This record gives sequence, structure tokens and C-alpha cells, in this order.
Amino acid sequence: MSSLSRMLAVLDLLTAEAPAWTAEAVAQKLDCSLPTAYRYVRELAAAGLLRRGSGGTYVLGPRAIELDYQMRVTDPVLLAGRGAFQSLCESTGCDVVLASVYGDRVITIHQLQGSEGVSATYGRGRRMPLFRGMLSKVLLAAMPRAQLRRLHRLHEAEARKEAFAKDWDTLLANLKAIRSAGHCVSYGELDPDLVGVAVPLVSREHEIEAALGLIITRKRFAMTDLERMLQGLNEAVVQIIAGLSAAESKPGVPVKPAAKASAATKPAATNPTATEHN
Amino acid sequence: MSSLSRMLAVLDLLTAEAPAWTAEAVAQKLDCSLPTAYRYVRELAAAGLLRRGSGGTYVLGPRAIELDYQMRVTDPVLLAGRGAFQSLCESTGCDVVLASVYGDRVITIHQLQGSEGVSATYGRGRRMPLFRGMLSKVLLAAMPRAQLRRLHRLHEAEARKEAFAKDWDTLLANLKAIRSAGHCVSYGELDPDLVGVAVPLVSREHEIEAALGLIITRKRFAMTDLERMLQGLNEAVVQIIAGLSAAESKPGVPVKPAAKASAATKPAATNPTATEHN
DNA sequence: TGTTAAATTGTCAAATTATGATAAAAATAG
DNA sequence: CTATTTTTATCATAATTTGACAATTTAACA
Repeated sequence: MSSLSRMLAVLDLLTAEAPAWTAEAVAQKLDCSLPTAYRYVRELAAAGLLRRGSGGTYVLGPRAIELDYQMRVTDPVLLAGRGAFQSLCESTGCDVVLASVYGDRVITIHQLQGSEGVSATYGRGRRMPLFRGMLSKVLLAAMPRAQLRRLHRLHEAEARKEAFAKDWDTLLANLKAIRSAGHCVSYGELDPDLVGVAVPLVSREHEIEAALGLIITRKRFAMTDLERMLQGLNEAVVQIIAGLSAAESKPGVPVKPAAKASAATKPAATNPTATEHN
Repeated sequence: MSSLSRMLAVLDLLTAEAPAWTAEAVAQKLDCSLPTAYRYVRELAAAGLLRRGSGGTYVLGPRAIELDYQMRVTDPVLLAGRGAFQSLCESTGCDVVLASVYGDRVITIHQLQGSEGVSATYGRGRRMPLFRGMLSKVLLAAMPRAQLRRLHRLHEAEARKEAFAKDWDTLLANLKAIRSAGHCVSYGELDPDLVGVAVPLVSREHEIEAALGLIITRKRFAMTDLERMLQGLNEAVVQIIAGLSAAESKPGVPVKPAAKASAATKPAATNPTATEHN
């Protein structure tokens, strides 16, 4: 394990239950010396990812908020989806949610409040259960077999608690069903009174980008046409994928061009914009 | 410069203008080999701070949103201030803003929309000019001399553009005035049509936590009593500081206790909570 | 689908540099 | 002002990062 991942592991220590850590506690948890723990938190604090809290503790720093802003302003999927989310929200009245996966976590990336004040528990930024809820299930269903296997092994205890993922074969069968259906409906899996429908958001290159879902109260769901919702979701997906490909080829989007190292002058100094505030 | 800070420097490359970077571009910018650049982005991607974009680029990853959530849910200042912000917002009708500083950046940490749809340009998560706007000025005014000096030297070009920080002595004098006044009023410095008032949020230990401000349209400001606004701000500050000290001594807030390494058993395994979703 | 180019990871020796023990220095509390 | 805690510095050792190169995987395109 490299020093890089060890340092980043400090960020994993910060949870809702334990948001403030002393250097000593970090040292114990990471099994390193106290000076090293201080080095790590110092680096992270310099980057704004940590800040000193009270009583010799370190808590999450303002960089988190800045990065979130950068995400909102630049993320290709969010940008490509903005219009589609909006119209989906208005035409259905549902909450619109977008989730994505990294490592072994499923995170709600975006949430749009529908006309009814549906209050889903797992809002923006929250980590979701791996084997419960439409979004996780849809994401798992679109995952390569090997990666899925790893996830299942890593979270076997959690999986066993869900009928959906009772064992490996059950999980596979269930996911296969979702894959062939092209969507997943969840009846009160996360919030007893809510129903959700989700579809995968796979780009042209068969790469999974995220899962897109609609959330609605049980009551309203009873009077709603599921096919209508699915149609809306699928149209949104098409629109988003189109927007993504369009953005790729658009010249305005600066895919930092790694200036060809051919010219005589040193190609190091790109982007010398003195002082910009984003 | 350590490998840790070099890796974290990758995050600094991501801007609104250049949100997507190839490994090659990173290597050039950081002046390291291509394999090393790949190692860095791989580590950051594993932590969810980056994700692969299209065309061999890397963009900001979903961890940014997750960290933002963690911040919203756990940050002591935000928690202690929630009530005060709300009542301040309701009683004045103004936008309420909170900014904090890390390194050489001033970031809007929180923003509450007032009754009038005031739309300040520098919303939540945005980096603000260092020498312009009430929030930056108040923060600078509360800063130790040495740190201020460093900032000024580092951003001399930017400073020179502002009458406020024309030169070192002018800056000092202006900041001294703010310090003795205890607040700063800004007339259309960031948005021509808006007026703002800000006060420092310094904790009991004379430690600057943030700057708290109210934003209002010029029109409404003309009919408003500045003293009234200041009074509201100061009351809020008192309330927040009180909340902060209360939270410190509250047993519910787990200052991760670094279990005394005295017992016979290896004290490494703290917090073995199997699988929690925050 | 086959072929080519690009992107990404593996290998490995050299050497930079991260690490821990100890000590010194700040910061904080009493 | 003293005592305690938190944090940084020092420095020798050893581990790990690093870059050149090669191999491999992945994407692009016909």
C-alpha cells in the first residue's frame, strides 16, 4: 500500500459518527507513527480537505465544498442531464435522482425535488446500501461480472441480509432479470412509503455512467402508468447520451490538450492564467 | 515537495476552464513522468476524487459530492450556525452568507436565500477574489500579520488592481479600520447592484472561524437601518460561538478518543462497525 | 471483425524520500 | 508563569517512489 493511498485513507475515517479525529487516533487507525499521522493531516489540511477543529482534532475542510461546486459546474453527466432532469421532473412530478458508483460505494449524485414534497432519505451525497434500492440494483446489474464478484465478496455480510443478494447465484439471477428488463422498480425498499423506478445510463461505449431514477409516493404511484414513467426515463437517457457525445466534440470544452512536445520551447508552461476565481 | 502534495496538486488542476485532464497533460504540468502521473490519477480515482472521463481524460469524481455531504452533516460551524442563519435570514430578508479561508483561498461555505431573490454571483463553493468583497476583507482583517504578508506577496498582482490593497501599507491601514470597526460594508464590489455587510466569526480562543455576511439590494438597503443589520449579525455570532462551545463539551459528539494505548490487547481495532451508510 | 493506434499498467534498478525514534518547539491549559 | 499537550524539526535507516522501457489492455476505425 502506497503512502498516497494511506494518506487518502484518512478521509475515509471521517464519518457522521466520528467526524473529528486527533492525530493520535489517526496514527492508531492507520497503524503508523504519530509524526507520520501529522504529516498526513498537514498535507490534507494544506489542500483544504481537512481543517483543525477544536481540541486538537481535525475535521473535513472547506475544499470539500469547493470541489462540490467544481463538480456541479463541470461534470459532463450533470451538464448533459440538466435539461432532461428538469423536464422529467416537471412532466412526472416525481423526484428525479441520479446515482453513480465508485469503488464499492453508490452515491446519489443529483436530486431534483418533484412537485409533491417527496422526501427520500438518501439525498444528494449520501452513500446508499449496496444491495437495496433501485439505483444500486441497476448499477450492479450493469457492472462487469468480475467487479461484481469482488463487491459481493467484500460485502458478503451486507448482501446476506437482503433476499435480493442472499447468495451469489440469487444475486446473479436477479441482476440478469433487471438487465433484460432494462429497468428496476423498487417498492418501499429504502423509504416504506415510496416507490421508485430506475434505468441505467450507459454511454455509447457500453460504459455505465450512472443510474437515473424517479421517486414517487405509493399513493400516487397507484394512479400512475409505469410505462409512462419508463418512457420518460428512456427518453431522458437518450437525450443525456446525445448531450454527452455532443459535448465531447464541442471545441469549447477544453480537454486539456497536453500540447505536443515538439516545439523548441519548453512545453511545460501551459495555462498561465494569472489569477482566476472560478 | 512531497509526493503527497504533488498528488494533491492534481486536484488543483481541475478548473471550470479545464475540467478534464489527460494523464499526459498532468505529467507535463507536474513535471513528472507519465507512469507517475498515471499512478497519481489512479490513486485519486480509487478514492473517488477523480473518475475517467471521455477520451482518456480524468475529471472530478463523485467523492466530491460525498465529502460535501459529510461537511453539511458534520461541520461544527455549520451545525452551530443553522438556527442563527435561519432566523437572521427571516428577520432581515437578506441573503445570509458564510465564508472561510484556507491557504490562499476564500470560499463561500454556506448561503441562505433571503425573501427577495437576491442573486449574488459568488454562491456556495465559489472561490472569491482575495482583496474584494466584504467577506474576504473581514477575513483578511482577522488574519495574523505574517500570514497576511505571505498572501499579499503571493498575490501582489491581484492586490495592485484593488484600491483597497494598492500597496502593503494601504492594505494594512484599511484592514486596521475594519478591525476596529468590527465589520465591513461593501457597496457593489462583487455585484454592482448589491450591498453587503459582514462581521468576523472569531471563536473564544481568538481563532477566526469564518466571516458572516448579509446581502441586500441597493434599493432595499437605502430603506434599511445598517445598525439593525449589524445587531442581527452580532447576535448571530454570539449564538454560533455559544453553540460551538456547547458542542465541544457535549458527550454525543465523538471526538474520536484515541483509546489510551495501555491495555494488553492491541489497540488497533477501534470502530469495527461493519457496514454503515451515512 | 481485424488492424492500428492510443491509453494504461507492469518490471526493475537507482536513488530519492518517507519513515520512526527522539528531541525541540509551539500552543494551550491551569 | 508553569505544566501539559500538541505539533514540528532532526536525522539515520530503509523502504518506496521514480523513470525508462516494455508489455498489455483498451479504444478507434476501417
